[in-house]
Amino acid sequence: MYTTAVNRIFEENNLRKTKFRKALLSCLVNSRHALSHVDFKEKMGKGIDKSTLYRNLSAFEDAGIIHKINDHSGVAKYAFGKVNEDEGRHAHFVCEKCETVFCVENMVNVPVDVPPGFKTKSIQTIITGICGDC
Amino acid sequence: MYTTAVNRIFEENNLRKTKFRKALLSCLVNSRHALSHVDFKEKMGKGIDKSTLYRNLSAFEDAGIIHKINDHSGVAKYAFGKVNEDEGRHAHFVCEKCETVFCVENMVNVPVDVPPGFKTKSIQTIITGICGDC
DNA sequence: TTTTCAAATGCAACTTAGTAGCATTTGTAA
DNA sequence: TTACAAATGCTACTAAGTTGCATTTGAAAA
Repeated sequence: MYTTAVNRIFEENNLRKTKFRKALLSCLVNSRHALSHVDFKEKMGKGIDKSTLYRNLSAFEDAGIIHKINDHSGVAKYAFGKVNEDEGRHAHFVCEKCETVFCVENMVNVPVDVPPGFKTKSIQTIITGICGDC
Repeated sequence: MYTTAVNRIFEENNLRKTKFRKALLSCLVNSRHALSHVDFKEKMGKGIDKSTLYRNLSAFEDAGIIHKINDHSGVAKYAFGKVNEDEGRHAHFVCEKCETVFCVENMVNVPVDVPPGFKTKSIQTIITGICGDC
């Protein structure tokens, strides 16, 4: 994806274009799988500030640009795209071996029979298995 | 559930019956929703040792007595029952307001169309919404 | 172009979930 | 009742994520 596309995302969401944000969003846009803070350090340089990182990840998430995934590892991972947009049609695949998290589209989720009085707003699915690289 | 039932679970899984384990498993068995380490402190007493807590939760999980749930909060929660047993038929409902996690049975999950080369082993679903108490 | 100022960065210090090592205690099988 | 592995409960640690604040920077207005 080109710089212009990343810039347009910032404009559409009223986010100031900073060096850090451009680098961060580029990482997310260009990654096949979800990224943890360790992954961001590898891609953006060890020296990046973690406060700035987490603050921007939260900002992107609030804006609906990215979404957060909490798998069994306990470490949060982030991926490009708003998960609620395609509610129930988006799943996350966690590889048992390499622990990589991939987004899986075209998930078919049958409406869930929640207990009486409960109101469903969104559905997230985590699939565990072995990925194509392992 | 009676003490005898809890004891039988330990026997079936070759786990030694200790005071701590009985208290811990009783908590899990008697709870309508999934418990975090903070919840265990509230139920078992502030003074409980967290090493022992986590070690036993892992042991129970390994034995398939309980399962771990990682929701958006980032704090692990635990619930009675083996999740893989009823693979795809078990979901977790996270309340947006009170953040309580409930297990939802009878979930119907349609097999997912994962990318070629990927092998699905288990499916976990997290439903977000408003619970019956809120 | 320069000024202005809120917003973003980067640093240090902190909080909290979860882990590891090790001496002491306890469950259970002999 | 003894013996010993396994479990407990300390302390100390690691690592994820947050907060406060002084400094810097983006962009809108002059």
